[in-house]
Amino acid sequence: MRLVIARCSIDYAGRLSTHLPSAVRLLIVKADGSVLVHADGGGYKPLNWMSAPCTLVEEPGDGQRALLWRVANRTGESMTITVEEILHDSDHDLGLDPGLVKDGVEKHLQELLAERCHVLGDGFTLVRREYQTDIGPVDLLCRDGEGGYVAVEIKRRGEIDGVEQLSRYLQRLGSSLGGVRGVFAALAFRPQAKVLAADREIVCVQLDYDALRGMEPLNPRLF
Amino acid sequence: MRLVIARCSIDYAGRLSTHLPSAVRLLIVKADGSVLVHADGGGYKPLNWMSAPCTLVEEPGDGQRALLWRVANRTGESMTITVEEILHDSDHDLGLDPGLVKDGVEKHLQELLAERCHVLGDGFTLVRREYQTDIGPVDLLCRDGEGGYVAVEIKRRGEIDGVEQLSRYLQRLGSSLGGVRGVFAALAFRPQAKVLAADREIVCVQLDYDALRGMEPLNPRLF
DNA sequence: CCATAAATGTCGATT
DNA sequence: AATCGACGTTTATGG
Repeated sequence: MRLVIARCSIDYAGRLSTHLPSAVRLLIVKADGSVLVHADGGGYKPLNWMSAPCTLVEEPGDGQRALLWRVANRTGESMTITVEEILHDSDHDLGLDPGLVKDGVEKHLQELLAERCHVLGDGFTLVRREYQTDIGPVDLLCRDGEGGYVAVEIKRRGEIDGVEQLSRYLQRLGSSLGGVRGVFAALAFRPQAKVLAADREIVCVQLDYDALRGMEPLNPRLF
Repeated sequence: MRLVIARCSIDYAGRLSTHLPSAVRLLIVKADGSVLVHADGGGYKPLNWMSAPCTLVEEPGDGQRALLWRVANRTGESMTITVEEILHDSDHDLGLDPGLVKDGVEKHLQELLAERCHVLGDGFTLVRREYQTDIGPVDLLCRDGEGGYVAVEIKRRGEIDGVEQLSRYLQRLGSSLGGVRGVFAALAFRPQAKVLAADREIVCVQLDYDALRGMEPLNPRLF
């Protein structure tokens, strides 16, 4: 990894066109060839970047003209860094990163609810996780206390997209299973998602992550 | 901006929990207090980060114990960096960045089409750009050759979300304007978006950006 | 490779 | 603060 602090201006042309006027910035050249341009603030997103695979060609400055870094990829995107002054330049051997271990996302919620689907409604029992339809898998397919089918969509955050997604599943399943209710389960809901769900007769169930984890599974695997 | 190359392990707890085993990484501390952790590859997204506003407290190591960086924000998210070995540590004064100048996105398409809406259909004339409804603005409201209303949704990429969005507008407008057709305009379409649009009797119009720009406006402003 | 859905999404505008 | 839509979304995952 090469770290350069430089006064530079930058032009990007690709999915859109951007220009960065001259200023002092951090330029990162990673081992895989990718280039990041960071300012001294403004979140984790670089001002400009080019992801690997890409090529970096340095055109040396001749005293008069500034140094040019031409970064490009195969799809025709290009980033040109006009380097006017280099204030720092260092190289570092980092080695491979073992990578990030994540915990606690939507899949985990699905696992927990699959074995505790009674929290979604009285007498609910699980038919299948990831019930396949030709427009994608339904998170959970259950039966309610009266034996009717229920399609369950699970999200960390309940937003309008989730209601639309579940609506499509319900329309799709309704014809094959003969009437399916919808339950939208999430840790938190946007108000508009609740409104749309109510409009579509979809029940919203707010989940409590800690309570779910502390709860004994009621549909235990018997082996 | 402080740049540190260090062997470290990192734990984040907040919207989810993550752990990074010990490895050599780049730690960036920006002037606004934000902290980024980068590996030597893998796109522009840091392995871990904490955006401003946040606080960084360094607990000095006592020879035995490693140095601890505790980064936290007001919403209770925390990132703990266990610094085992510092290989590089430098500080740089970058100053304020003048910021990015962007050009050429969806808004530009909307501007072009507003004055060339005949490319969307025979005899189309513009009623209004950003026609307001209580669920959001319709990109373009037009009339077709027979005087019927047409709601136009414009995207760079035509995907299923755009069809859903336009569908909501059509349902909303249908009651007030008495029957509105839908046109979905984009530079490119996903196959499934086309299928869903056809299902909803929405016409998909594929745009040619270069051709649009080269075309004379047919609804010129008369001043 | 295309397609979909998730993301610590982020970011900006607007209410 | 909440919400909505765009993003050079990026990223992971499955066909």
